[in-house]
Amino acid sequence: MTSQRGHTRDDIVEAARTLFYQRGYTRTSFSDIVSHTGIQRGNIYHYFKTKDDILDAVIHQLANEYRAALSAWDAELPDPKDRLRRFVQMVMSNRDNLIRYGCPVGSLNTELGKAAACAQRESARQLFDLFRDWLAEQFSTLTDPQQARSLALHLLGRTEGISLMGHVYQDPDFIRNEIEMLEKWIDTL
Amino acid sequence: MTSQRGHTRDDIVEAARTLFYQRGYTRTSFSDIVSHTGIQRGNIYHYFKTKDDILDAVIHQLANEYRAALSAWDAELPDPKDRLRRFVQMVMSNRDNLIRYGCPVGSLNTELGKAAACAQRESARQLFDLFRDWLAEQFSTLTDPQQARSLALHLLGRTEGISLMGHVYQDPDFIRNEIEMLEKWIDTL
DNA sequence: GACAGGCTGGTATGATCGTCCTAATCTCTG
DNA sequence: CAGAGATTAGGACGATCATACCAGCCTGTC
Repeated sequence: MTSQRGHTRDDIVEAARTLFYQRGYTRTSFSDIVSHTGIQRGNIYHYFKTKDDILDAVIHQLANEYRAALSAWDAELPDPKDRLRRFVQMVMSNRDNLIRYGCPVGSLNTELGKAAACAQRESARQLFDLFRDWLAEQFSTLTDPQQARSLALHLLGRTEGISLMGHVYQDPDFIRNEIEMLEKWIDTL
Repeated sequence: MTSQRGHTRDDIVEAARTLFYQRGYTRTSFSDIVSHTGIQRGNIYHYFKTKDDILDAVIHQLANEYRAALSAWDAELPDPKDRLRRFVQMVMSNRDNLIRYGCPVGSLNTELGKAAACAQRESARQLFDLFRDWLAEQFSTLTDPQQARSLALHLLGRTEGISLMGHVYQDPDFIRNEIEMLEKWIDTL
């Protein structure tokens, strides 16, 4: 029943990631993680001293995945425009989850933005940095490099707005529409 | 020290509204409301049976304020374009709060979107409905009425994305920039 | 001026929170 | 196979949560 050796820690992070995404960090309790993994409290506590530590691990896992995805796109697509298209296409293919739970990065930052503590906020923001910097790189080869950062933030804001409204109104057509607009915009660059 | 008669209920709602906005609904406890109003627990409980009831009252107060603002704009500005400009200008004038705490409606919907319960989610969404319908009305006189709703959602998404990114990066210049873009877009309608 | 009903204050309650401790078990090394 | 160190299980802890109850206090009415 229980996991094989060496997998426990990953199982905790994996379950926590899902729960934090679907219920939010604050609303997720230790007991939730226990009941969703079958791993006992004390065992979880052996791997993570605090709940915040679990959040850190989740954020790092997200960062690693996103970094890997961006590198894969870099290797796969030489044209910066294609890379931008791939980025907005990610929203489309993630549509179902976005509608149900919103954007993982956006909602996490929104929640942590309400907390007093600083450490977690900053690492959550770094998830955005990942995309912002990568997008800025693509834009810098397409237009005035001085504007690349602004354009990256613009596109990030657009996709976050799309995710939020798509989530609130549970509207896949809206997402499709908006993504098409973004694709047309990318074509004109 | 304590409030004059008849004001107690309003004081509770006012404090809860601020706390829910700044800390989030889940992170705000009864004790927080007690210590920020000087009103005792039992007294609060006399006016509201549950914490959810307080949230309802807060949402209703927000809705009333927004409704009043939109009516005022209707009375003040005959030109639909001016009304749209006023809408995006609201983001600009609210800049400081948006940077600190994000959009009240957006962050509330994000938080409640993670909750299982349905009643609160829907009333929070109705705050968006208020703006969406009002915006759609303006757009319907400017362009194809069939597209009015889509345009309204588009503009809402834009402003929400701006609020989110402005909040995450605490960047007033980004907000100014993006709002200018929206104003130019409105000019072209 | 007394009675009633809403208003206010303080405290009690059971549940749940994150955290911690320890004993049992597993696994690898010598 | 013996012993050590990592892993697991399970329960206990105090704090805090939302909720509930109750005893006084106003305030307006007859």
